[in-house]
Amino acid sequence: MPITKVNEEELLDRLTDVFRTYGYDGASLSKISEATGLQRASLYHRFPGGKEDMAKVVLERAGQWLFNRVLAPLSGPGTPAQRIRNMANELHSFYAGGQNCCLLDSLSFGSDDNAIRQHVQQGMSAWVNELAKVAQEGRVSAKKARQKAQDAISQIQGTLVVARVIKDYGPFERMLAELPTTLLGKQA
Amino acid sequence: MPITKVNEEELLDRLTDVFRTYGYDGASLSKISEATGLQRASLYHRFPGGKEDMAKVVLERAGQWLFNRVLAPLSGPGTPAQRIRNMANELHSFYAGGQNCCLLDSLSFGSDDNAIRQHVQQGMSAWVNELAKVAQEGRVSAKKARQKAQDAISQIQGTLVVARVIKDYGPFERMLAELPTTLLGKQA
DNA sequence: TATTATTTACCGAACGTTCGGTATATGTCA
DNA sequence: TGACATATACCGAACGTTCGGTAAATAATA
Repeated sequence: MPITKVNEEELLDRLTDVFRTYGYDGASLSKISEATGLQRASLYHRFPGGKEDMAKVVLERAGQWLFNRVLAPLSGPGTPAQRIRNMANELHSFYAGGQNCCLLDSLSFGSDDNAIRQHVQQGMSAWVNELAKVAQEGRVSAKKARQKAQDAISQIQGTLVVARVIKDYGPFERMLAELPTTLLGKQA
Repeated sequence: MPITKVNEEELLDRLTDVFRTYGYDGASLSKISEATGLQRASLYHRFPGGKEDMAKVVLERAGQWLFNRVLAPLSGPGTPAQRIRNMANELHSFYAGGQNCCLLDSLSFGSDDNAIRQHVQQGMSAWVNELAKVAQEGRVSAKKARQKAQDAISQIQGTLVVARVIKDYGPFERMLAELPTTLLGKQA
């Protein structure tokens, strides 16, 4: 088998960067080609389904990343507050301190029949459900727990938008520090 | 003067819709033409600067809308909490209960040298400053007031992202109800 | 008539995608 | 081991379509 010009991991990293920065429509094959170092035709060899395929794989991978690194600690040992602080640390590196914007945001624009959008929706829904589990350890109703989970996701997304627009990463940092309170309530 | 096929206000309304939904890159001239009922050349008659011109005008108009309807009540009569509740009501209609996403989000993607992005940044910065003024009426330091303002904007943006992705408008509604607390602290 | 809104027709460039072909690795059988 | 078929990874060039944008002509107001 011939040697690959760029290995799978790095290829997906760069692909992710482009989709994150420019969104689905903004991520042209020219930009993708430049960012990955692969010609258009080579990209079609790796992703027979074309651009849509690329976005799906990128989204799937980010979801696994999130699940393994960010959500996994939530089911681990330690008090709920400790586990949430662990998640906050992972989130910090996941979003590069607020400098990386969220694929769930950038890929959620466009028409409703967009093939990518349902994947985005599933991703965020799964995330909410996972956070709601921990929130419920704070001995609140399922409904309240779900609300807290939604609030946490909202704050993550919101601080990332603010970071991207006005380039101030303070809100993102503060939001991570407040995550235990957000998800569990007053008691830390 | 020949009669206009579509008057300025309605033209800008539809234009705003397209940019909101698809972002700058996703808003192709074909989509814009279809949404407005005007041919490409007609659009260039109305906006000599082309697509970038359209986006600027749309952004400028949204900014004025925000300033006149949403931010103005903040300097009006009544207690700070009352004025913030007024703003929340205006925000509710401004974003159609969470169904309209924010131009500051959709137009903030793309490369850094994007001509639109600095307009977006100025818009959000002005918004933060305005909110910080009210927050400071809660007798807190300028720094704390600015943080509260940023938190409020973050929550607005975040709940709108969540609404767009998973089509749940609960977080947006709850966030509006909590705005007085968010901006002023415990005392309402 | 002068001005203005809109249209048709068109432009070069870029879009996502596909094709034909080359070079490098692996598998296999003599 | 050598020779050859197969599979993989890649590229240059082109596909038809759509992009953002323009020029010339028509229609309608003042």
